[in-house]
Amino acid sequence: MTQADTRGFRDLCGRTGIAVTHQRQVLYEVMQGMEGHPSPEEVYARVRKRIPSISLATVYKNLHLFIECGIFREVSFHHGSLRVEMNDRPHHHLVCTTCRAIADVEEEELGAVIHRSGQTPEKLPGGFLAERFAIDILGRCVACQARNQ
Amino acid sequence: MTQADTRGFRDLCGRTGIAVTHQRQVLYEVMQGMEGHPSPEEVYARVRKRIPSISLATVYKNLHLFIECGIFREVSFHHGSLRVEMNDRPHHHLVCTTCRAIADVEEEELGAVIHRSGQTPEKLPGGFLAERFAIDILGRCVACQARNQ
DNA sequence: CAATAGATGATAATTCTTCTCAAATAACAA
DNA sequence: TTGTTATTTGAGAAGAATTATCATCTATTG
Repeated sequence: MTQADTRGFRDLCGRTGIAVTHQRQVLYEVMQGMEGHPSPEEVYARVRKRIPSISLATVYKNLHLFIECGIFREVSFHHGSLRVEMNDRPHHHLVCTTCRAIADVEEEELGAVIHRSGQTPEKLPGGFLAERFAIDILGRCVACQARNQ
Repeated sequence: MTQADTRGFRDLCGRTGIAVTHQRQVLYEVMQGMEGHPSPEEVYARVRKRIPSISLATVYKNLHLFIECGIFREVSFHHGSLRVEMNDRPHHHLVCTTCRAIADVEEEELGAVIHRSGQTPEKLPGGFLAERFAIDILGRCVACQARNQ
């Protein structure tokens, strides 16, 4: 870790108003060096190489903190549990990043159109065979706006 | 439940190759009558009014079965656990519906463009305040195609 | 109607996440 | 620095969500 990196993290904490702790700093650095979409356990395994005594609870707490502060992002903003939908008309989802409520929007109501070269299914980079699109519009529902949360 | 409904469900089972059981039929009917994105517990609560002895395990098994058969759809096809991403460039996700692997696609690489009236944040139907879009391309990754799963 | 493949119900087990709280550490003012 | 206060940490218990197990029961098929 260079002096510049340390400075960067301290500045980041200053801006977001969180305390600079050793665990937090190492977590941040380790995560910056990871690719893809790691789970808390994967992050924990990596950080333990540098701080063997770190607790999994600390990892969870700081992941949430980093997400709240906008330092990193959560991949799926949906409910933590299985959700099923019966609506078979083409639609997408309004997902509230505060209360996680999900509402449907009809495709035309959304006022957004996806333009693609061909028709699904089609091959995408890496040979991925696309079957359908799902669009989430992330933001804040009226209730949470009113609550000013 | 009308005769037509019963007929419809029997046909559906015939086509998808699953057995017609009382529990399955009631589950199907109850779910058809539900709106939004119910959780297994919510479905369970409703079905228990008609079959008080039904088991939560049966609800779970049949939800998965209905999803597999394409009768209903799962709202979020992501991993069951928290995932974080550090990639801060504009990108979207290729989500494999078989193994649930998630890969990034750069926005331009996707060959899809979202056309909207204004700039985010903007107000959508219902007063929802949109902050950003997340697009999932659902399909099958190369590995799962090769495995012919 | 009998044989059998598949489904169900009850509950144990597992996985993932959050909570609790005493001890340790950081921030701040003097 | 040094003391005071607020925050964070670590360890494990607790909780929530989901899956596994298996004996019993039911649907399917001929």
